[in-house]
Amino acid sequence: MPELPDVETFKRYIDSTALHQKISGLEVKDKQVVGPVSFDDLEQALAGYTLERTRRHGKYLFVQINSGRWLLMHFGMTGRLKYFKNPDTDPEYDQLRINFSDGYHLAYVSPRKLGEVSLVEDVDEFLKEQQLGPDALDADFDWAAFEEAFAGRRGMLKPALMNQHIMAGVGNVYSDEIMFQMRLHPRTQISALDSDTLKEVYQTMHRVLEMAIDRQANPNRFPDDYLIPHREMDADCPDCGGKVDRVQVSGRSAYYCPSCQRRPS
DNA sequence: CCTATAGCCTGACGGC
DNA sequence: TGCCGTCAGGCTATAG
Repeated sequence: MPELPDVETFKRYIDSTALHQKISGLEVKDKQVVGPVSFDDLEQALAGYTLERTRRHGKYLFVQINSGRWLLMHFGMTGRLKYFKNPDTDPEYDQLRINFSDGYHLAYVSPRKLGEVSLVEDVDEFLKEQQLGPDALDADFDWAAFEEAFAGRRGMLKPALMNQHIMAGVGNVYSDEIMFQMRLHPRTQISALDSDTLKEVYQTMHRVLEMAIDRQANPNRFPDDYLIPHREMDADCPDCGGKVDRVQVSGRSAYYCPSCQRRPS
């Protein structure tokens, strides 16, 4: 779930639910998702305070506490958020729960526990330490910046789109969609693309990510000509009616249509 | 620099 | 039903 459009959707979810309410406490089911800070540190940083605003960079979500510090959330492969009041609707696999004085709860749900909840003092400093690239949708990350980051690189386009040090936010699923929209084979080398094509990649990336945010990252609402709702073995290609196939690209499964996305010669 | 591999964790699903 | 293999939307460390 959690690539840029999903995390942006989580951000808006928090914006519309959990801000400006006093936090009464914190509960954990599994401390593994907390860190590198301790649970006690996290609870002390939150209890009695309020959440004031959110900021997203790539797949990271930051929520500012009214002390000035930031709650960091990363969702791994399976993380999500759920805001609820009735304990009966307590979601399964909620590893961490923030309780509010008005009786509501914000759950960080993560079945595979590959995500992380932590604290940071300074977001920009954190991004620098992590050596994260610019957010894929940042206004400053325009075509010129994209070209600078990608043109002339060796290697394949898809792994580069997913490389968070080059650009933050795109993962396996949305890189597949960008490749499909461009009708490029998943193993296409960057060196095989001319400048105009690379510019189309940039524009396609914007179109795909913005569309997904607009539809709350819910594939059921995606346009008919998108691959993502058909992204499984032997599904029908939304364009040619061929069958979707899978290849390994830098250790991940890339789904694509072999007849629409020809292997470069 | 770039790629492949393994590992972190655990659940869902299909086949027998 | 139970067991087993495969797969899974992230990221890091390591080796070639």
